[in-house]
Amino acid sequence: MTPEVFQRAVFDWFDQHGRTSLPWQQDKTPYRVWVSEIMLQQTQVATVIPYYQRFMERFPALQDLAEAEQDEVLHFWTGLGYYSRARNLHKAAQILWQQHHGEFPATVEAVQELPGIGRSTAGAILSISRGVRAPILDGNVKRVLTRLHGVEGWPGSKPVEDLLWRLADYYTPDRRLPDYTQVMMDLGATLCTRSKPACLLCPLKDHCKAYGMGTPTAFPHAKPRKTIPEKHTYMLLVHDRQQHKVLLEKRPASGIWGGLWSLPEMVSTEQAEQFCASWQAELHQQSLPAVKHTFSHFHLHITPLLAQGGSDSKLMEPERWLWYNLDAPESVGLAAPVKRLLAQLDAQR
DNA sequence: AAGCCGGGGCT
DNA sequence: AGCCCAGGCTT
Repeated sequence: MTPEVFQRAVFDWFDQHGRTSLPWQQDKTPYRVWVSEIMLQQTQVATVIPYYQRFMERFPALQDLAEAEQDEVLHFWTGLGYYSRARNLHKAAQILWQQHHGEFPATVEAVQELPGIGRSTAGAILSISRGVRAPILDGNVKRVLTRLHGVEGWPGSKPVEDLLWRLADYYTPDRRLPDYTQVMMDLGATLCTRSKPACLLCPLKDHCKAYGMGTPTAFPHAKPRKTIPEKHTYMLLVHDRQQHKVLLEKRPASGIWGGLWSLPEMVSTEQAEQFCASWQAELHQQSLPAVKHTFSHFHLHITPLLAQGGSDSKLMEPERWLWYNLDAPESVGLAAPVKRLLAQLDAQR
């Protein structure tokens, strides 16, 4: 997709649907845009708005902020989180006031020298308030670009981030910079959202790789987990009195092991006791060795619990419960660790 | 490259 | 109950 086609598509969309009423979009001075960009770091628009209004009422101009006590600046930040943002904002205001005659530097490199301002925030400030041609790469833009190009890998890693910066720069126009920066954030915030993106309304859908693949939410790829989480569960092995059959429960159609047959899962031994009581079965002291099963995203530790009894004739929903005959097994789908547990049980009975 | 900062919204 | 959000700084 050429930059010209890209820009025409997003500008046309911006002219009809872009946001223009946010508080920091009125009177877009470098100071007002700067404060908004800092507050919006890792913080959603709806959360920021009341903080921004109170802050700007108290510190309407750079000088007011530069001359304030840090305590008072932090007071107006209370509840927003990431308080180093407020300390850096205050410090940078003093630097600008004392060393730059109260003016923002003209280049991204120079603005980036200020504490709390990285490349993306510097680009946003200068492009929105002064029309400087500078790309941004925040969470919104990362989402739009990774989907548009089907970018593999985690955007936090160096090589992927470098690629995204190149793409961001490639598409950046040299006119209408304030609108352009705004529309990139608007697309990510209102259409190209993390979940349930409104692809049918997107001006880029005809060129979007992720949309073409039918899996827009597969991008951006999630951060790879070094240590995947550990989860625990109990699985009940309820024998009938003749020890021929074991009670199985069908999994919900969606989710882990969707539609497969599994052993009844219990979150606690207390729940297992209650369950056995309702099936007129008795929990055994003896058990089987624990089983560890690894998924792509977590380890599952399964503690088997043995029980005997159970009312074979009990009225039950046949689509949910099954007395699985170990001597004449039905042809049904079994979750892998369930199959292992059944084999262990079969071997020891 | 990975950890840290933080409160709130979403699933 | 995690995961993510208009990121940047430190180690």
